[in-house]
Amino acid sequence: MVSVTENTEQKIIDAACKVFIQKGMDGARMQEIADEADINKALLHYYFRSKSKLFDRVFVEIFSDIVKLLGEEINHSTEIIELIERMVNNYIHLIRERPFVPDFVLHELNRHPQLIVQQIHQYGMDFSKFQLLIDEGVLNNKIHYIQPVHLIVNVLSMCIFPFVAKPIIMGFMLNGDEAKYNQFIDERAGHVVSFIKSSLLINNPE
Amino acid sequence: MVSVTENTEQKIIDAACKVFIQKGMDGARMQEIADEADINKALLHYYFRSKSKLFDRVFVEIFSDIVKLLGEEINHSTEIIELIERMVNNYIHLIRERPFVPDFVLHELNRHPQLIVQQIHQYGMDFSKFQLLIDEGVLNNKIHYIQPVHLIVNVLSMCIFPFVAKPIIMGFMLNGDEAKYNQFIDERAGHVVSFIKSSLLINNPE
DNA sequence: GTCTATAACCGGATAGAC
DNA sequence: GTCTATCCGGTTATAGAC
Repeated sequence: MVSVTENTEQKIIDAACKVFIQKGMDGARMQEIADEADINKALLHYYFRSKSKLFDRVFVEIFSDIVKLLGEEINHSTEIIELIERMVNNYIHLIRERPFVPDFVLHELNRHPQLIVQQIHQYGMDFSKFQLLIDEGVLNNKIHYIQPVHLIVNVLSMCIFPFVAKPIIMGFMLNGDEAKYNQFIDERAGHVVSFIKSSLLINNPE
Repeated sequence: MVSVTENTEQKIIDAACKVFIQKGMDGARMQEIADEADINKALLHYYFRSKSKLFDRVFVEIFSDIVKLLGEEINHSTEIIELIERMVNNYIHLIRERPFVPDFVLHELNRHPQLIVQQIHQYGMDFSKFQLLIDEGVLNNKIHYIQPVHLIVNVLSMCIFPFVAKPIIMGFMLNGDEAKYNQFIDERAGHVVSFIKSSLLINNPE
């Protein structure tokens, strides 16, 4: 998603990513994408037949980036707490660089459920590893049992929601102070990890 | 938001709520709102000068409903765990009836930050109560200390995110099985409460 | 207040020259 | 491949009768 001297197709995709993420499918304008890519509007239709097709292409690009990351975390971890720490740190770090992506993805997925179909089959997502690591932790008397789906949702919730709800958090809880919000985000990964560990670990050391 | 025989203005607002929540500001069509309200399109402009003004009115209506609830929970609670239980149960119950509201509110707030300004001053939101109840719990040796803002965000995250991320949860973790998703939501309030208690309480009883 | 008809505009898509 | 010019459908908004 970051290149300098690139062919036209890539320039269009980069521009479209930017505009679609900021404005959403309905709010985005082909003219704005063309301007952003520094080309003519007609050229968009030459490369991608329609706005809808361009959107689909872009969405896959963006979504697969996120999903891939989650998959890697799962594969590279051998212990449930380690997996959680990796997920939390990497997700918060990733989103921080692209703060509007979560709202974009969630919003468009809700309004175009068909978008997810292809993705599911493309990235099979093996959550049995989660079950495995949880069972192992329980067996070794390290953690309380927790259903995998609830654990995953807890982790994703606490990492992603703070970005999607930035206006609410900043506006209602932090007196509209952006510096305070940034500090809150700075602390977030550490807090989430220790919050989850405190809940899961049997001999709560912290 | 629920009435039967009502005046035209209210009929329009109800219809607009429904359409805006489903389609968002950009995706909504004045024609569809008129159809939904069973009136003529021109009448929309007679009551509210423009789509934008109608949207603003509707957004305030929807958002204030949610904020009010949070405010009531805070005032009616005398103990931090009680407050959390009330918040979790009420929020999940509330959203269940209106599953598209969270995505709508978050999405529009992110794209129109000015929307929040009026709301902030309208509902001053007193979070000092949170600080108070946490301090009290810590003093009585009941809970570990936690920053109010992180606690509130944790609670809201784990309640709201499961609805916003329904397509992801269902598609990737529950084999696209809606029955499983409903069961997951059924369990959710209980799980979240016990997950938070397990993290906060000093003598972990469960 | 409520309607029909229409103006005014915008934005996606295409034609056709280069 | 890239451009300019243009078409055409859809959408907001208004005019004006009742």
